[in-house]
Amino acid sequence: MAKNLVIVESPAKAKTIGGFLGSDFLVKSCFGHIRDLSKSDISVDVENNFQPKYEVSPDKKDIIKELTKLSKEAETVWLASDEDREGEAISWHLLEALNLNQDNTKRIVFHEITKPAILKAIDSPRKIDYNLVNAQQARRVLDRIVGYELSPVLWKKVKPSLSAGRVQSVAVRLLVERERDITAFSTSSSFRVVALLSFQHEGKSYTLKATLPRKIQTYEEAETFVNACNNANFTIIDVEKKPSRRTPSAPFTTSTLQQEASRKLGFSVSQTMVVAQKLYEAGRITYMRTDSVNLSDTAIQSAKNQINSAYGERYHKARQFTTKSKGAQEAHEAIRPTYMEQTPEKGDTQENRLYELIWKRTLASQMADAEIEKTVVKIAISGLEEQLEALGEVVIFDGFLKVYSESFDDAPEEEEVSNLLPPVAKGMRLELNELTATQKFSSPPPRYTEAALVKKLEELGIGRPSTYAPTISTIQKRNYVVKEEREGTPRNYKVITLKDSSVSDTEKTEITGHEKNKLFPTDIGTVVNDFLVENFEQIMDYNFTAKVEKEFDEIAEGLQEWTLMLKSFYQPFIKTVSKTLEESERATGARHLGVDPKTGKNIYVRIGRYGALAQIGENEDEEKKFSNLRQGQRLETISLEEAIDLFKLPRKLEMFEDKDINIGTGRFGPYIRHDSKFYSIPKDEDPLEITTERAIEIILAKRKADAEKVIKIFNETDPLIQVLNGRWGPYISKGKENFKIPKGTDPNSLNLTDVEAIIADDANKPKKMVGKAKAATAASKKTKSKKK
DNA sequence: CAGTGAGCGAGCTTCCGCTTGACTT
Repeated sequence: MAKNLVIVESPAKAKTIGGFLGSDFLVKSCFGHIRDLSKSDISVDVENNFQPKYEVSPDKKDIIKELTKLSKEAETVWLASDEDREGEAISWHLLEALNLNQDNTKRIVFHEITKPAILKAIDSPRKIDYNLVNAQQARRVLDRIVGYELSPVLWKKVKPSLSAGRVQSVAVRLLVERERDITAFSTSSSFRVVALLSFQHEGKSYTLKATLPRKIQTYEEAETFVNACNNANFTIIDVEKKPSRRTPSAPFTTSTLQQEASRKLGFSVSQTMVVAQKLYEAGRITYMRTDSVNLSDTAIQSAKNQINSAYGERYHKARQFTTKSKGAQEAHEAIRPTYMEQTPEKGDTQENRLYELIWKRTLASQMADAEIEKTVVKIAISGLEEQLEALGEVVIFDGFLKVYSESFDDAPEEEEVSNLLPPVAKGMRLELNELTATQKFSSPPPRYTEAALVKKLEELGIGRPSTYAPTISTIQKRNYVVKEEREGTPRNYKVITLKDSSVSDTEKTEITGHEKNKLFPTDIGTVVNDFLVENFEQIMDYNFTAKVEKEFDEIAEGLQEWTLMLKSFYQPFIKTVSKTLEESERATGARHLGVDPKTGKNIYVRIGRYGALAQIGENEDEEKKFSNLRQGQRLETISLEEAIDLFKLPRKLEMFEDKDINIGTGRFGPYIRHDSKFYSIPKDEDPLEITTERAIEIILAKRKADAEKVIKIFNETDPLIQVLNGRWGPYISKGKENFKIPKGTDPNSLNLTDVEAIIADDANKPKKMVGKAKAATAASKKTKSKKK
């Protein structure tokens, strides 16, 4: 039986610390918070000083039972939860829930998991800091009040099951407002001049790319400029060299790791956290939910050794970074490899790729600045005042760039700086190969990726490292936001080219506005946001969290009483809630688009029971017509013409084989229905334009494909086994399951034994969790919690 | 691979922040 029981939050941490302390210490984990407000109702007695009603969380019952038993047997209990507001509260909840004795309970803290840090902590225990605990209670209760008062308002005024909260609602607001900025953006264009110039040097020929620093506003002006360059002389009049330096970024926090993993590896924020968790559990990296850029002394030392032996001392520079982010609590270290000596492993797994990113970033943070020489070459054009410029950048000493270079969201579209300039000198005459003036359009502000939204939230001090990924999932789960790819649209641009002393003019096409893995607000997200902004401006203010955080800090310092803080928030807030419930209209996002030319009635769009709809006629009218909006159409941007088009379907064509042909649009897009069978209309065809002849063609083509679908049927089996021709070639179908045919096998030659062998072989392969299986797990969990 | 869109009223939904597994047939 151990004399000492140490309780930490994470089991992986418990294992490590257990190794540092002797056999007199038993180290266990409590798995984070162990008590919380009950989920079933608000569980805060607002009449009685905001007394919270805590209960042991259902999934923590067993661990509390075990910890209670162990604590009874121990001489001393050491509460070693994290050194921040939430951690302090966890210690206090443990004290209460385990019924610990104040006399033999000690509170210790450390923010790095090293043996000296732990031993030092054991040497200097303290008492629980009740001011800090109260700051956490204020945080918890305020979030509960906001969430559990606002959400029911939405159920009544917008739609059941919606949610609102201090963090999620502001996250959605950012997306809604960005979307409006994009819609309102009016693009302008200008012309960018690029010249390719060549010269001879010691018998070799070189090419230099130069640009006009100014952008030319109009087409006419650009044409004049290009013409003026025709037959002009180009001379280098200045070569200026400027030294510059680049400094490595700080080691990773949760937020910067999510951003870089998104940019460099294409991970979603939750994917990053799952992979990082695995690395952490395997002991390969430090804790992955942190807002600190701090590195322990041992980490700095081992990075130094690594750099010196691999690259030489010139590449090393010890650095300690300081956190700039708002509201950081710094209970942990930065995210870094546990052992810098463990160099990245070969193999293209997600874990190896993320580990390599962390390893390189950490190492680079302890490396020397990169020294860069920038060169600006100025080129005069005879007969013109303006000069061309060629920019070059040469890395004189690579320093940290040897291992790591950070990516940025707003990186320039085209590389305007060539790495290495050819050997140029003042006075050189250059030959013009080609000069172009290309029309460039200004771009609207970018849509957020998941990681960019995390970055923004962190800047505003909203949310915590442990909640960034869940918040992003929540707003998608509520369907306030969708992450998707959207196709761009073609756009023409002009190019004026000067070549071989002649000027020509061409029009080219580019695709603009193509988006991939970007967050888009939905109609319901927009309606909810507008409703909340109108009625609860205080909560929706981007500075709300920062303001209450300041008060939480005052509570933590003992300068303010937590229940008084809550009272001054609650009284006006609850008045606004009841006022909104009594006075505000249902929010439907209704817009009046105009008048239907056919009927003369008004056309509206709004949110209905099943999503966005268009409506002809008033709500009170007996005869009104409805239609769903199509995929990609939004309440806010749909035009009258588009809405009118919606009512042109379904339409009836002529009869074929004595049956009607109907054109409609369903969940999967436009379709042809004939004899109660469905035929989808190809993407590039307009369902309003489809003729009877074309419809019959599509029907016959589908029949033919279906007829050729079956290659073989084995009638003697149950369920039926077939070899079929599918969209991606031949495959085997057994009941509802499908199986691949191994490459190089002729599907016509397969007999029943072959096919059964393929099916049996597939069963031996490790099964991946796919969409349906996951959904099933989630559903069963839900049923379980409902029963309770 | 549709068409629903209103209202009655049962019972339900909901927050943020800590931490990881998961009753198996």
